[in-house]
Amino acid sequence: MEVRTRIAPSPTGQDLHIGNAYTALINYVFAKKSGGKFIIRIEDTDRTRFVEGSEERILSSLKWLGIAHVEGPDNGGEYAPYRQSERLSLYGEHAKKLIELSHAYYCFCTSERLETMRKDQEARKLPPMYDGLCKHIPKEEAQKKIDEGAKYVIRLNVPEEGVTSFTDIVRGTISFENALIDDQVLLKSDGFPTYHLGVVVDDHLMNITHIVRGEEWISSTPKHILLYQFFGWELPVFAHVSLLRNPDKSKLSKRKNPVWVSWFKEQGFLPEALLNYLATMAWSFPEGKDIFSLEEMIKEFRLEDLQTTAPIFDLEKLKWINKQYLMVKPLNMFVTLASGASGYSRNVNFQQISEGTASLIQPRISTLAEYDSMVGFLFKPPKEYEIEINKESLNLVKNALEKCEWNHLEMEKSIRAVADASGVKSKDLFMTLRVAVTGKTVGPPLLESLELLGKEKTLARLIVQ
RNA sequence: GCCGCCAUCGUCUAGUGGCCUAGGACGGCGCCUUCUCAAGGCGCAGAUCGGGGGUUCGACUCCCCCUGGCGGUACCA
Repeated sequence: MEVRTRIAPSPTGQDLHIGNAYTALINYVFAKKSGGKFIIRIEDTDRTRFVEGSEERILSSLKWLGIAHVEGPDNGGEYAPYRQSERLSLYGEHAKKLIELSHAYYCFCTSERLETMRKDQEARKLPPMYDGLCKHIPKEEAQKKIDEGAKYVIRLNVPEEGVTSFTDIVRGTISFENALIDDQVLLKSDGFPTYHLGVVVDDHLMNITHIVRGEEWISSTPKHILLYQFFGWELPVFAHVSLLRNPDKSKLSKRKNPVWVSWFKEQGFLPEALLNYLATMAWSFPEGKDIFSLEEMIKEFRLEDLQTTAPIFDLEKLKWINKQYLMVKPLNMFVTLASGASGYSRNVNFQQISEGTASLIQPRISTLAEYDSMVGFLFKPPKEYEIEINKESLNLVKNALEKCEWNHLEMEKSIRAVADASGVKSKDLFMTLRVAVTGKTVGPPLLESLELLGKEKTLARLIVQ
């Protein structure tokens, strides 16, 4: 049977969440590894949290990452449509079918009643669950109420006894007591399905064979298992991946960390570096290799080897990985990337980038966005100086440079000669020159930079008040 | 509270009963190189494998309990 995996993002955020990118990567790699298909389905059933334009941005971030889907809302496929809001009638039909089978029931409880019920349960230290008030309303009576225009939802009729369990491919068997599983709402009063009905119906109809998703879903999986059983459908394989965390160990959130893929793009991270880093969060390459490509990962990947502990997202290591990728880029490609052609940082001014400047800073930056602060002095004189400039040294350097042929080897010779003659340390002379020209104490190789800056501009900066 | 998942250096991890007085990577520190900063090379510190019981000739590895962290507990996904 052909392997089919999917991610099902909700268009409720400003962009693709890094956590979604992470599960997308695993789903994609596993599908590729198995010669199967990776698809995207948009779960837009919550109208209250819907964000305009979110779907487009999610899709374009996925594309930027290089995670390609063969079926989805933008490119269609044989199981179209791939947007839940366009599949509404399907969920209604399936919910009705469950009612006929008495595996679901109509519920007319108001949200006010549910709220006071929960408060009461909480006060009595009972697990907050639907109390089943509407469970025993005869079908005819319920139908009559509906015909009279009563608002209703459809709830899952969970067996009161027994145990529901499933085998997670990375965690083994997980069991839940039915008595503790809530009679979950399946169809909301607005006619939209909840996540639980939506995923199960669509995953089955779309022939999804492996459900690889975040561990936040473990506790609702028994509801899904029940649904599969009630419909008489074959169970897919489940694999719950660990959640990415903030440094304080809580679930990765936008309040505490950058989470949007677009942020990483703007910061100058390379998609292959981001993917490489994300991969190491979930899985480790044989022999402990740190840097590996998507293709290499696909070759070696096994679902069973997925990590079970939830990792902390560490920007430092991501930066290091990014640097590894940046350093081995051919110079011309590096220039193209750095000049913002691929839409990197918007607040960076990358004019006049040449292979000369690029070669000076390539091993010195870990993200493309650092380019500007590194070579900005080539385009504009410093406004302030990090340390005070020694006038005497400055004059010595100036004199040396004025009558010097403009290439870094000659310049170095003259400066060292002046140092010897005057007794001032050459190190100090170089530092004085650096600060006068760049304003900073750190930067790319000085003399090579000045060669690029030009004699005239350099000398003009050596006149300091 | 209840249910569930998880538990090796600060961080990411290797490790599937003896190869482990626990290996690698990031970060940190030091040295070499050097016009600064990087890069590169070499080295150092850093985990009594959360705690306690078992099982075993032998546990980081298997079982139980505890503790801790996280997740879920919605007409959100």
